[in-house]
Amino acid sequence: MSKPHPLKRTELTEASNNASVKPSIVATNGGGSAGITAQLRREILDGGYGYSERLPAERALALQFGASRGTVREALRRLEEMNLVSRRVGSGTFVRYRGHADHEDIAQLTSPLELIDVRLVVEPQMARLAVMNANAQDLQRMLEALTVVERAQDNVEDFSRGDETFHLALAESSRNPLLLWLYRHINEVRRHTQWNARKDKILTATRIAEYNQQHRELYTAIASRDIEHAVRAITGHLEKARGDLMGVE
Amino acid sequence: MSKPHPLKRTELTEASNNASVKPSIVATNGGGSAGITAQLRREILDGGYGYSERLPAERALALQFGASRGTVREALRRLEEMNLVSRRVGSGTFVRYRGHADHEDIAQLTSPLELIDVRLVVEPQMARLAVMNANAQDLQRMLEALTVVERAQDNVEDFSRGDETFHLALAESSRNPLLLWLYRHINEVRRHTQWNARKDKILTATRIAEYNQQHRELYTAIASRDIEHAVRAITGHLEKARGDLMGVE
DNA sequence: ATCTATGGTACCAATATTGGACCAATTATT
DNA sequence: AATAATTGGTCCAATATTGGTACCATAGAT
Repeated sequence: MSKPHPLKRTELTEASNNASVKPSIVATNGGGSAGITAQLRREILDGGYGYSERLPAERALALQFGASRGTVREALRRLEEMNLVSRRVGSGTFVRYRGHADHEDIAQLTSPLELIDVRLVVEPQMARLAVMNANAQDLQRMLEALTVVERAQDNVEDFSRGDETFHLALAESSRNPLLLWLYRHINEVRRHTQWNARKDKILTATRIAEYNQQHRELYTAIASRDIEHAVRAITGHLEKARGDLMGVE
Repeated sequence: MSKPHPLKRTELTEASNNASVKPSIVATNGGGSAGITAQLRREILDGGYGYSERLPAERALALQFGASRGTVREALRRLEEMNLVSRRVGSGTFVRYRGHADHEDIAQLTSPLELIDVRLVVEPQMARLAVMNANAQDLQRMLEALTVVERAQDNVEDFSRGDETFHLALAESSRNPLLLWLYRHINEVRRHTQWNARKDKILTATRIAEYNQQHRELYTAIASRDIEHAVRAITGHLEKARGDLMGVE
């Protein structure tokens, strides 16, 4: 086999092989389990291992550090106590420390309600700008997205994708690159947020029909360059979504 | 259960191993599907693969990493979950990660006026939430930033930095992680925008004094939990900035 | 002498990987 | 237009790896 198998065959000696792995740092310190804890802690905190990355297996670490598996386990137990790693039998040891918050992490920290609150601020402005700035091509794109989403009356996934496309088309129509850029980010978060778990409960056929009606109303308002109407439509749309979200537990 | 063997097609072994191909990158991490995920993720995020570029086929990746196809598929499944790639049957796996239409790029496309327009949408909401959610520590941070910026009456650079800190403190006080995250991004863009070129013309001593007065008014409103007042203050502040911006050519 | 940390070994149950085959969609070739 | 090659999607059973645990021996410190 071409793969550098860390271990050879069945567990004959629990730990015995020609380590092709070289320890990045070798026992420059106390060397006990405390020293191993310190080294691993340092590497994790310095970002050597990213969030949810897997550490080498205990048996591999034992080789790297020239210690027994028990000692390594003691070190890992401490790291687990510090909430830096979590361990799963059969799977491995994984980093549980978030260095910098980014796309996925922020989604973890954001509740669906907070997300809607932010959209409730951003999207009306998008609608306002779209009325003023949208060109024929923008309207065309919105219309296409609209027909797609209207065709997905009974499929939650299809509607979800279509809805996303429609709102993105709205963002593009604002012709404000920064606003579009922001909305793309918001959309990323939306994809990862816990809302997806409740999606099936919220998106009943009735609600989908109502949402689509509001979509069309919004499009009509923008196409006829009616600012007041457009803002009212998008605001109503999101407030209804907000209400539906709170009504379901 | 045994399967009927109708006939062998060209697909003899689906994965002709024996490859003896040394993986270009060896065991820098835990190995396994988790390790493959981490490596590919790094490569994509670091721009090793451009947007919509095609990754090697699963069977090829399996050879490269010295793993089975199933393992590679598991890694790709994770990347797909992170919205970093998308896969199409018969076609391949493609990068779906916008190479961070980076702050600098988006700043190039954004005029100072467009920037203010976006801030005019986001910041009043921040103020509103700050009135409701700010705790003692938040108010303390805002106050500190306020005193700093008030001390910089005659230095454009100092005022600029202080102003940034104050508005960031406001964003933190909103206690909405998504909103804070968004504002951090907006702030990054603001740093790179062309506004910096005109800064010296706009930020006269008189205007700095006026801005600081508005800053204090905003802080007072938030500290006394007056939503209407706070929103009026931040809105007036930004609209004045908008006017000043347009008045200078 | 007793306690503590470590090293070593063996086994377990949970999980992951493997290697194979076949499928359906897509692309390239003839 | 027909055919061949390539690609991701899926299923399966055998096997390998992984953290969890128990037990014992040795060395050093108290």
